[in-house]
Amino acid sequence: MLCVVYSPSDFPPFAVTVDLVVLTVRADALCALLVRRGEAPFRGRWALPGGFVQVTESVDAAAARELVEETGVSGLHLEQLGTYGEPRRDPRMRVVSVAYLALAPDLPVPVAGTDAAAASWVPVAEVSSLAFDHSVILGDGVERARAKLEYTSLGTEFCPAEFTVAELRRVYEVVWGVSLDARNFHRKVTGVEGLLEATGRSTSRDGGRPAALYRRGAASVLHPPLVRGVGA
Amino acid sequence: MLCVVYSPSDFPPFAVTVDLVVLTVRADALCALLVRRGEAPFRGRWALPGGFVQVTESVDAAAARELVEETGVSGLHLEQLGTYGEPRRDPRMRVVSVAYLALAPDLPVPVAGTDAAAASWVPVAEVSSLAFDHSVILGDGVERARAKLEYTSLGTEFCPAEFTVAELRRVYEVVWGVSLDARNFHRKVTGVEGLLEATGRSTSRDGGRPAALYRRGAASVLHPPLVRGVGA
DNA sequence: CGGCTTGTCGTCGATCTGACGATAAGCCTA
DNA sequence: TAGGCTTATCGTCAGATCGACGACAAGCCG
Repeated sequence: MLCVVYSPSDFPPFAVTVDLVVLTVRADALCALLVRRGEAPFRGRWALPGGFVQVTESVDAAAARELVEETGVSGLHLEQLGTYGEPRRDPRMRVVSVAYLALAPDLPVPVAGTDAAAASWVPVAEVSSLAFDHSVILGDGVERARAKLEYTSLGTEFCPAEFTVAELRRVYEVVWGVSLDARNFHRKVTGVEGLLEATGRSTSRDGGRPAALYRRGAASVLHPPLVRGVGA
Repeated sequence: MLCVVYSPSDFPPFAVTVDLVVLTVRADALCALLVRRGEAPFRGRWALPGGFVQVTESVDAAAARELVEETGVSGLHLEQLGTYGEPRRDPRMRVVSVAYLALAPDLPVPVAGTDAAAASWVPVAEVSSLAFDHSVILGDGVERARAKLEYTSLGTEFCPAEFTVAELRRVYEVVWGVSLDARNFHRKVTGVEGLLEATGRSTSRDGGRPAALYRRGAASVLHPPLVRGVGA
């Protein structure tokens, strides 16, 4: 149907890319997946993984494809974070970038993609200036993750398939940067309908008394929300 | 700096547009600003206002510009809703559209823009199939507005500069489609720090006992949130 | 076996919530 | 002008929830 010709002034040419903010919790720190750029511009600088949207795929599909290409993992929660379209954000040409947020459990160290010199998990607290406007995008992604932990079950996305209440609590503590009362957290989290699903098994991988193992439940919105209160 | 030439397969050409979900509360109904398309495709069908992003402006600026062009009002709250990029969402060519959400007080009937046959406020409950994927976008916008009313002060954006507690309550009732207890709502809303700012004046435009007039306060996030509970 | 670690259950007072009674303060009509 | 209607605002009360924290359970390690 691409048959009608329009004036170029009505349809200025844009390139559309996707950028991925992939977060995980490892070694008691909130980490982002970053790649070191192998090409100009910003060669050698850290950047968010991402790439161009192809003409035949949807923007969402492009994000999922890039995520698999960069992390080797599929099936992660992936949501749109926002679109960044300042005229000069890419020095080469007019590029509009759609950013996505993904939360991952502690994955093995990622493999560098085709056009990246290196890929690794970097604690967000240690991230300095990234290529393009990626520092802004990363900041928005972290803030979105913090906010959504409060009223959705997204925290479980940071955990492996089976996890203990304490592991989930550490996710909240790391992402929010607070310390939470273990007993109140346990009461609250096990009291939310549909958030956790007991497996019947338990583990003592954290030392101390064995803890019950849970799976993610069906609930996605939390009523009432876990409030980001002060801890002990 | 648009000096480097790249392969067209790496930079497929896209058109980028903005679409606006402009909501208001009038006559006890949640209404959206719609335009009747004056040109193909979808000529004669209702659609969201919007237009093409120019090369020299940012995407956010394009949204603000279109909002002024379509409503004649500036200074409204405007936030990104999401980006819609299915390959065939526009039959003419590959178009990626960035949708924005704006909340407006009860404005005068809008004037039709240059390329629209008509513009008017339509109750969202009566909206049938819109052009392109605009029905989906409108639905997402309404859902976003509903959700944000719960934990932000966004409800006041639907009200004029000075408003009564009852007017704000009616916004919540209309947007959520529930009925709220006037006394509890009053207690809660006046108890939230920074949400309302007393003007000292009062009005009896709603009949009955005169009500105090308030201005929007500085608070934007509500702690604790107004929960979307059941009413009477 | 006794100490250490971590997990889980319970208690308690402060706070918040929703349901609803009571009163205030305007307008309208007779 | 009084009584009735409307809407606004304040108060009360029982139940739910919250954070602080005590108590105990159940593993490991020496």
